[in-house]
Amino acid sequence: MDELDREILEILRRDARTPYTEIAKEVGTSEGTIRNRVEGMVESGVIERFTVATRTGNVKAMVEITVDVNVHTGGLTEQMAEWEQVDFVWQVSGDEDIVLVVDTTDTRSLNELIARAREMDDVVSTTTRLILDEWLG
Amino acid sequence: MDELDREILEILRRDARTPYTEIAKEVGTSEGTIRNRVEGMVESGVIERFTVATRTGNVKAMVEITVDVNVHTGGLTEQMAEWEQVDFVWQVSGDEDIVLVVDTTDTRSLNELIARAREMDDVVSTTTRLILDEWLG
DNA sequence: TTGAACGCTACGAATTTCGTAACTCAACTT
DNA sequence: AAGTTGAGTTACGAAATTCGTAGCGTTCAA
Repeated sequence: MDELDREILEILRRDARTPYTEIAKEVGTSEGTIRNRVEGMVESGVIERFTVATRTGNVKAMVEITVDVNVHTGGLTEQMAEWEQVDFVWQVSGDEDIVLVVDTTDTRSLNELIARAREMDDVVSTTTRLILDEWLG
Repeated sequence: MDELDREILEILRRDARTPYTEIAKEVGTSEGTIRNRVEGMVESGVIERFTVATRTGNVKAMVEITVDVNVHTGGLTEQMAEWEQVDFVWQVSGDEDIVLVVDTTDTRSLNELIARAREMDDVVSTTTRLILDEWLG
């Protein structure tokens, strides 16, 4: 993870379909080098995934979850990451312990997801905040 | 946005580099159709961006921001989206008004960002939560 | 029935990615 | 000092993907 890697990441973050040849031109090296670097970052886990950011007109929300003290959240979080509508699962500091970022087709489906979370044994409470609008950095 | 579009999005969300030809095979249509659909979704804004999810060892955090009542947040949010370390800016319901999702190289740089937010006229208070761990859906 | 609009398919051309071999340079060994 | 190793970079032809575009089929309205 040197400066070149960071430059490449910055370009990919804005547009992950930028061809290696064009990235190479932009940062002043060759296609092969970019390819090696990107493959290396995928290999090492620095790049977790190539993905799309969407604005489907769906209902997006943050669901903040509090769990029992002394519960190991590892199992919970991995389970929640499997749920259909979940984009991110974050373990966070602060009053709540887990934040889900979800993208659902409608409020009914959001409600079902919340219900599912509340049914889990170690979940003490949930707070939901609708994401009313979104900008990308 | 029909069922086919949703299937395509689901595949792209898992791996945005899946070739059109392969998506076509998976959903049972042709490369051209996939291309048309994807281009259409980019055009219409359903797909906002092709991007990479990273795990750089950086400090990630949610910065929750409260602004003065009756302030139109539009200008604020767009300005914040321009800041280097900001991945998302969300306008949300609930106690706070704006949530920034940020990815910084270290806590010092996170602190600078928070300071910058607090200096803005309409910002009343900020609460920061570190993202300790992250899973992708 | 006709014609227009729309989405899907087909196919050759352009572009990108991929596999691989050679090269460079710094660090380490003898 | 000369030789060796290894990571990173460059170069180039082959394979795969994307792109431009023309044609086909279906639906809907006149």
